[in-house]
Amino acid sequence: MNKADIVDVLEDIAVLLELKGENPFKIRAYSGGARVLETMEDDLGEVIAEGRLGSIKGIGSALVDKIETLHATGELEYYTKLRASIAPGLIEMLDIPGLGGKKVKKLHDALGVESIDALKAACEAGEVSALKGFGKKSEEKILTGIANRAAYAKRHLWWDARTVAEPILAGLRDLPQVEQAEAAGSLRRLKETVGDLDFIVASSEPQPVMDWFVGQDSVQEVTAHGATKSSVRFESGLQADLRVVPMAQFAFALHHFTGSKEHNVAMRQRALAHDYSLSEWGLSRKSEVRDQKSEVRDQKSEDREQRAEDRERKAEEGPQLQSEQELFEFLGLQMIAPELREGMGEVERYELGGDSVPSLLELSQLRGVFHNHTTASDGRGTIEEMAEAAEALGFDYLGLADHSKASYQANGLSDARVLKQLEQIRAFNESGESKVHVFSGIECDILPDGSLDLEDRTLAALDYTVMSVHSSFSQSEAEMTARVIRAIEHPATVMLGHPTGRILLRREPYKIDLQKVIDAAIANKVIIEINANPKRLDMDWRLWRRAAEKGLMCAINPDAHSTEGLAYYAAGVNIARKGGIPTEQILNCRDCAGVAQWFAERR
DNA sequence: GCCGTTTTCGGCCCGACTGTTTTCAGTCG
Repeated sequence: MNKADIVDVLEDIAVLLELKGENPFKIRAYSGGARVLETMEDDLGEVIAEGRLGSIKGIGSALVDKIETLHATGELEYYTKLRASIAPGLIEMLDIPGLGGKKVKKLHDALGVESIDALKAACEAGEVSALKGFGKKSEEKILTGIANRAAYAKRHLWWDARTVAEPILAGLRDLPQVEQAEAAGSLRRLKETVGDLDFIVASSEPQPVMDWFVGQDSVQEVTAHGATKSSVRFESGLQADLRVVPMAQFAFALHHFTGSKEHNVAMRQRALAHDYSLSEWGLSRKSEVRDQKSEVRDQKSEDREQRAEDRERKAEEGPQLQSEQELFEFLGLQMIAPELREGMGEVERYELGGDSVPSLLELSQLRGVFHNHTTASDGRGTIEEMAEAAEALGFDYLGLADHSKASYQANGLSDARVLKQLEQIRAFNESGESKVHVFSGIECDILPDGSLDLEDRTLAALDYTVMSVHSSFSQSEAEMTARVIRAIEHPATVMLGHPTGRILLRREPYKIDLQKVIDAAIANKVIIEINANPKRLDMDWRLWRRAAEKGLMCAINPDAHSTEGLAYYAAGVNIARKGGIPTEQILNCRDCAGVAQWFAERR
């Protein structure tokens, strides 16, 4: 069994244990182990062969046994038995807001409910509200959750979520009581998809801010409305949370709610090592926190005002920090950009005085983009229109790469049509009508056997090529990997397009061993693109840091099918930043002559 | 189940909000 499948099994075990009402720390050990394995960059087979698995932090002896068994045999008796002991319908119930492992277990134990349908019937019969620990409101909430579960569980493309978030952020900043406002969460971390929106506001008058937030026209349901936190749901099912804190706590709250969860755990552990406890309210001495905790246990009737006072006292005792940068520095770290806070070793990498970390790509560093379509295949803009749009974006050059003939549905170009378009591009460049230089390319299909869709001499006549898979997605991993590597080894290949073919939230990536593909690309001096279409963002950011360290070159390619589509390059920049790709390894950062030289040397 | 320069046992990141309680458990992030 491969690494990704083992990760899935460990995550599944964590969910099943939750439904069994197991020790939460045991559950965390499994999900933590899954995460460690997922982000491990070494080859799992090698790690096991060298006996190094147990020395990895977060993987103890029990997990070593289970991972090794799964790797060797693809089966695990512990998992098989565990799964057989729990009705599959219970797992689905966890998607209903307000239901966690314990409540689902209770519903199952007390009412024998084993499916969403049965749960719905039990609610309608009033059986749920009669249960201890549940009431009328719980019952109604479950019914609403069931009715809307498709919409509630849905994630959203970063690009779309940003469109919703921007006017809300602007509205918050316009309020007179608001001193500072930011979006946090996965939106701020530039994740490819976003589950919900988080806003952090600094204000000494929270009430009017909260009232404005829950009163927006687009709000369909208010799911929480407290002193420091409110949550709303929009018609689309998208949820948004707002936290209002005093200015002194803003940096801490912004950091906390930007996450990720894993990054926060690493930061808190680091704070503890410095004898501080870190929370969204600030930093306080560890010893003092212990005292306060015992105090809190003594004063059972502590109310909201008391809590607020406690927070203020705590904040006064800890260091006063004005920004996230100061927080990182206080803990001996360089500033970690939000998009890097994924708990993938960044806290260790950004130690002050440690190895230097690459500076992140800026939008303004891009001199042009490759892989765009025109009316010759399935694009909506002509050569002239696309060049004009590129010029408006401040680019020096534009790469055009229409589909090849095997992409029949996209009106792909035959050899003759490619050569005709090449003449048109030459004439356009020679006309001097645009400051933008157009590079002639093609997005050539990689056929199922790994051969290319156009003749060698056609490919050789162009400035550059992008090779992509558009058919036979269901090949085995071995077949697909061999197919793509064969294309990479072809001397005409300059770039590999969208290497997994995934469509976010809609189509799974095809099975392919990307580590082998990356190694082949490096060996053959082939660039792998970041397809910047917000629905693709392929190759994934999680793979880029390691690949770039090994020497892989990158191109940010909007895959624009219209003049407006060129703007997608910004989403590609997000991914390059998340992947920490050094600018020297991004072809778009070179000037026109530098790009021409790369193409010439490659061909 | 994991981990260790106070520890091989006893902790494990921290806090807000809700709903159902009448002092707190569960969920969520």
